[in-house]
Amino acid sequence: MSAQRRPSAAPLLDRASIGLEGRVVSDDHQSLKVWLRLLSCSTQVETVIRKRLRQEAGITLARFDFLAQLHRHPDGLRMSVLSRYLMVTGGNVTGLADELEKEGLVERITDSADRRSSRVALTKKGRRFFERIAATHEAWIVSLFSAMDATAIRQLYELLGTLRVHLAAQSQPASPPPRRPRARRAGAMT
Amino acid sequence: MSAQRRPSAAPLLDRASIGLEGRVVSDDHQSLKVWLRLLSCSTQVETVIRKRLRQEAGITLARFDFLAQLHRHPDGLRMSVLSRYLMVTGGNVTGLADELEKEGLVERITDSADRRSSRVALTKKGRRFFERIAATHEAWIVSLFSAMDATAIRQLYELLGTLRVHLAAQSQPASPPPRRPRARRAGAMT
DNA sequence: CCGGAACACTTGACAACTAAAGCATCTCCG
DNA sequence: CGGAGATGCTTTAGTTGTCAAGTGTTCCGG
Repeated sequence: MSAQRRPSAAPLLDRASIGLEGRVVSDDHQSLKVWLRLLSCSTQVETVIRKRLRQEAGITLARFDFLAQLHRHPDGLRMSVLSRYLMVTGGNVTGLADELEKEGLVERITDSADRRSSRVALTKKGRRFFERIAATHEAWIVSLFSAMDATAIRQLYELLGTLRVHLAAQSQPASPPPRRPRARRAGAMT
Repeated sequence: MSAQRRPSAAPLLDRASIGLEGRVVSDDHQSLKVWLRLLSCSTQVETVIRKRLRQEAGITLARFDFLAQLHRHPDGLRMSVLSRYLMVTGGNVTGLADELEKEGLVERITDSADRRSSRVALTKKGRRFFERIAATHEAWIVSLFSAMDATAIRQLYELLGTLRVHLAAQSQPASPPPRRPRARRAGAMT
C-alpha cells in the first residue's frame, strides 16, 4: 500500500495539462488521486477474496494464485518464470513450493538437461483441488465487479491496458545490454 | 495478490450481457480479466514505489503511508480511524506506531476524556521528514501514470469510483443492527 | 451504582513477502 | 581445457500483515 499527496513544493509536471487549456493547476494531483483509488479498489477486492478463500476453501490467497498459474500451464513452470508471473521474488516461490509439495498438491520435476533448474507442476490431487475452487472464485469476482456493466468493464480494461504496458516498459532495466557487455546484477532471480 | 480464471464449470452470469446482444459467452471472463489487470497495475506501481522509497529515502512503504495519513490530519488520528484509512488491521497499526514512536517521528497523545483511546500525531521531526519525501513521491507517481493523458486519467478515476462504492457497499455487514440487539463480534478494532 | 456488553487498543503466533547472500551448475571465450 | 561470469534456486533475516485472544475503559439498563 502506498499513497500520498502533500505537494509542499510539487516539483515537476505542475502544468502538465496546459496543452489543453491555460489553467495551470487544474490537473494537479490527478495522478496521485487515481493511484489512491486504484490501490483502494485493489486492496478491497484482495481482502474480500482472501477472506472467502480462507473461510470457504481453507486456502490462502498466495497458494491459490500459485496453483492457478500452474493450472494454466499443465506442463509445469520453472521457478523463475513462476516468480515472474506471480510478481513475487524467488525466495517466496521457493517457500510456497516447499509447502505445497509437502501437501502433495504440486511436484518438482528436475530437468535432466540443466540440473540447476526444476519445473513445478500440479499433481493430480492438486489439479482436482484447484478446479473444485476455481469456479466459485470466479463467481466471487463477477459479483464484486457487478457494479459495472459490460461497457464500463471493457473501458476499464482498455485503460488499464495502456497503463500496464507503460509500467512494464518503465520497469525495464533501461535497455537490455545488446551483448552481455557488463551486467551489474549480483543476486538471484528476483 | 490473487486471481485466476479456469472456469471448469463457470457457474453464474454466463449470459450476463445478453441484454445487449444475443451472444451468450461474449462477456465471459471479462470480470476476471479486468481484475487480473487491475491487480497487475496495482502491484507494479507498488513495487516500484516501494523500491524507490527504500533506496532514495530509506523508508518502507508501510511507514510512509502511515506518516502520510498523519500529515493530512495534523491534529492526529485515533488508532482505529488510522487503521481504517490505511486499510489494515489494528494490530498492525499498533506495531507501526510503536516503531515510528521509537524513532521519534510520531507521538501518542492520550485522551483525558477517554482513557481507552489515544491519538497519534506527527512530531515536528516526523513532519519535516515526511515533507522532505512527499514531493518526490508524487513526482514518481505522476511519471508512472504519464502514459495516460488527462482525459484518460479522469475516465479511469470515474470508473474506479463506481467500483469502489460498490465494493464498500458489499463489504458492509449487511445492515447495522438497528439498536444494539445482539452483536456477535468479539475481538478488537479490526 | 452495579454488572455486562461494547469499545479501544495491545499482544502473540504465524503467514507472506522482500532483499541480500549463498550454493551449485552452466556457458562462453581465450 | 579452464576459469570468470551468468543463471537458477535456496537460505536467512527482517518487515508487514492477519487473526484471535487478552486487558483495561466506558456505557447503559436495571
